[in-house]
Amino acid sequence: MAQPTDAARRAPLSRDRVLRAAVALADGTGIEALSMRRLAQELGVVPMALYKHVANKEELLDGMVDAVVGGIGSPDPGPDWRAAVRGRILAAREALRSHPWALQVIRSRSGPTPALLAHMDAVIGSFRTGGLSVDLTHHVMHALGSRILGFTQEVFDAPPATATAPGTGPDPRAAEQDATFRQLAERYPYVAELAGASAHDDDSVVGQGCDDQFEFEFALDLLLDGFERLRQQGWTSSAAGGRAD
Amino acid sequence: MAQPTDAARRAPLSRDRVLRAAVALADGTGIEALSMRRLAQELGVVPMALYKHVANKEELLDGMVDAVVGGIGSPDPGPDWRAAVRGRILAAREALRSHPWALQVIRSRSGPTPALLAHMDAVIGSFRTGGLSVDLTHHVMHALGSRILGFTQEVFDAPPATATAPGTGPDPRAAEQDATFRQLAERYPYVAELAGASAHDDDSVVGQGCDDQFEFEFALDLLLDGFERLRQQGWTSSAAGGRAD
DNA sequence: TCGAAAGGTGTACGGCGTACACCTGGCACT
DNA sequence: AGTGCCAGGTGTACGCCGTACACCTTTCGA
Repeated sequence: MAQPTDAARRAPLSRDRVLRAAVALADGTGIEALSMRRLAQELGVVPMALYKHVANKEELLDGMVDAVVGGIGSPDPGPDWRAAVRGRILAAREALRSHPWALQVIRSRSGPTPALLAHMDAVIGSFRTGGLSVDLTHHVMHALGSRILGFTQEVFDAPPATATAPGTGPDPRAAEQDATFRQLAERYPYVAELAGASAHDDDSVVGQGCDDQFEFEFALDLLLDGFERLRQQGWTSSAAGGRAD
Repeated sequence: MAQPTDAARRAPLSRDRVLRAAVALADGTGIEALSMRRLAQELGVVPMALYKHVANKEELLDGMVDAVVGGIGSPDPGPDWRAAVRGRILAAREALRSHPWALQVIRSRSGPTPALLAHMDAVIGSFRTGGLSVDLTHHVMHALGSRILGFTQEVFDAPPATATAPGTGPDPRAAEQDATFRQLAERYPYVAELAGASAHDDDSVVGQGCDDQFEFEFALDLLLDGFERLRQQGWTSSAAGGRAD
């Protein structure tokens, strides 16, 4: 009853603790069972207490994604771009495998979170330093598509969740957008390079400049070409690993 | 007020009308704004009336997906498997483009709907009659992955929504499952062929027999190989269409 | 004529996200 | 030492959701 030992009054909560508890809850009971009320209960707290640490459920989900994606870690680049990309993507896969809800959440959210952007930037960087042109890298990213995590397609379609208050006209925001873009370009240079290249004839910040249909067919043909090559070689899965010839 | 002209008492509702209204509503206001209440209101009806035509919201969503996917239509097979698959997949893409919510719904539901199975069966059929082995076709389907619509990965993970009541042991259901499987095999022979091949050492009905990691790396390497080939060729998008060589 | 469906209605319940007013304990500053 | 601020936890309440259940009406075949 004395004040000190009474400290069983539970650790004082924090954005980080909330996020970790949310991840654990989603891991344990599935993402659809994750409600603010349930999460609060898990933390021994009244639901509204959570809102002192996350703005709303959407932000909670974003935070959870970032917590998972942030733990991907980067295997050292090395000279071989192919190995670097391969390693990074498989690392991402590994990070997401233990949190099956993450992919679904990423897809359902509109924009990429910072950790997601960082991951993309690293992959794009591997392609660029490996000698692929900006042009080719752009299409290659589209071709990888959800393979890189499950979000590439959408990433270029929506700006990364800048707090654009509605109501005012679209015009006076241009300068502000430009500033945030420059900031973003500093942090994620390769992302910016690609975004800039595909936005040449478009005034929006991260252009709609890419032709969805083209990207889709680019990737589709790449795969179909690969399939045909395998067929010609009489490929079998038991002989896989070493490409014949 | 007489009985005949009083027929403004609205068309008598039907599963089909409900489904069509739901699709229209989702198209117009987005899938997240589609609620049973809102849909009922749109139809000039009390919410519970819908439940006379669909079992619940999940079945409504399935029905909507089937309505969209069912309208894909099959361009004639032709001798060239590559063109056939390409045409079919692009047709699917076209069908889904005007219903952006469909992909998301398909991914969020657990099992494939009949129309989905039919589409898959057609694509698999093109590969098989084109000369790809069952083995290769299997991996190729995984490689196409979400490219074929957005669902291939999950399709083999869960049985297609058979009403498996919980509570009883897993044993006495075997015969019943076998029957439904045979029925399914008749309707979707190519799907069955693949399912059978990848389930050789597994007693579940549609086996967990495939190695996710292998499938993932198969597709990834296929793409990376393609990227490298393009890099070597100095590929540019402006010269695309005719593969340089 | 009648009884049984089939189909639309009304009410109600439990759960959700969250707005808003409130309390409270510890800390900075006088 | 006193005081006022404020970060952080609380309680209540609102409007939405899906849907169980009992009810009423219309229609139609026997």
